[in-house]
Amino acid sequence: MKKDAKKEPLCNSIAGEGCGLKKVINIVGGKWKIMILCVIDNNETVRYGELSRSIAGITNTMLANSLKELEKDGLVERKMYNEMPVRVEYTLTDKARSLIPILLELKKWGEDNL
Amino acid sequence: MKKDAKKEPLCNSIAGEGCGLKKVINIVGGKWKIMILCVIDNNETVRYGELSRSIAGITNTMLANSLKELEKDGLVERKMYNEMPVRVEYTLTDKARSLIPILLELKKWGEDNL
DNA sequence: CCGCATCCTAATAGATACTG
DNA sequence: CAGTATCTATTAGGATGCGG
Repeated sequence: MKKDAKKEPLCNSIAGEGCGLKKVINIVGGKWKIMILCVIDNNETVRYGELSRSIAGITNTMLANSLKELEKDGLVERKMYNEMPVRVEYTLTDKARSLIPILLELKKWGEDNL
Repeated sequence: MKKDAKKEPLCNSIAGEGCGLKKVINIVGGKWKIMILCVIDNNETVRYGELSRSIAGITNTMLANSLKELEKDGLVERKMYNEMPVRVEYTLTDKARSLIPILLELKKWGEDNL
């Protein structure tokens, strides 16, 4: 008989660095990341200006920075077309799409419990 | 025939306030919350001093503040015993326990994708 | 149109010392 | 033992203007 089912801990590492959970929270944390992912997810592919107009209150600084981080973290793909004037389009990566369902669970939990 | 399955959006509100997902991320965000929840979850019930010793680098300021917030948000329960010296024990609430499985999914995603 | 550079403010986190 | 109080440092976020 087992006395206690061995539980998976939330964090593996002693100080939290290197913990997969903390990593995820860090990359989607920030003030605008979720909103940005949301708008791209709703539209499949979105231009920079459309993002800017869709997200109330965001500044160019924050939008550009957040997009760059999301791209670096592999959640967002950036495609630039050298037309005149230039056109830049953002889409979610497969990686990001695989994350969405989990975030939706989290969202539901929040709605039910907060 | 339906052209497009209606998708649940990540955020409902236009500026993100009131969005269940952002609320969750806010209450477990911060620098230490996950670690604290982890230690309590691993031990069922934990004293303040044990938390302090278990979490490398945390200060009293941050530990006390974080615990107070987690308690306010209904994730952690605080029980104080008026012995001498005093003993204070922290446990997870049912609410918090229902959140853990989702956080573990997120953790697994992070380990697989980051 | 799509950003970047700079400067500035606000929010978070940490150090240290002290108390019921 | 289990915290507070105060002060400082660090980081995140915002405003504004310029550039390819």
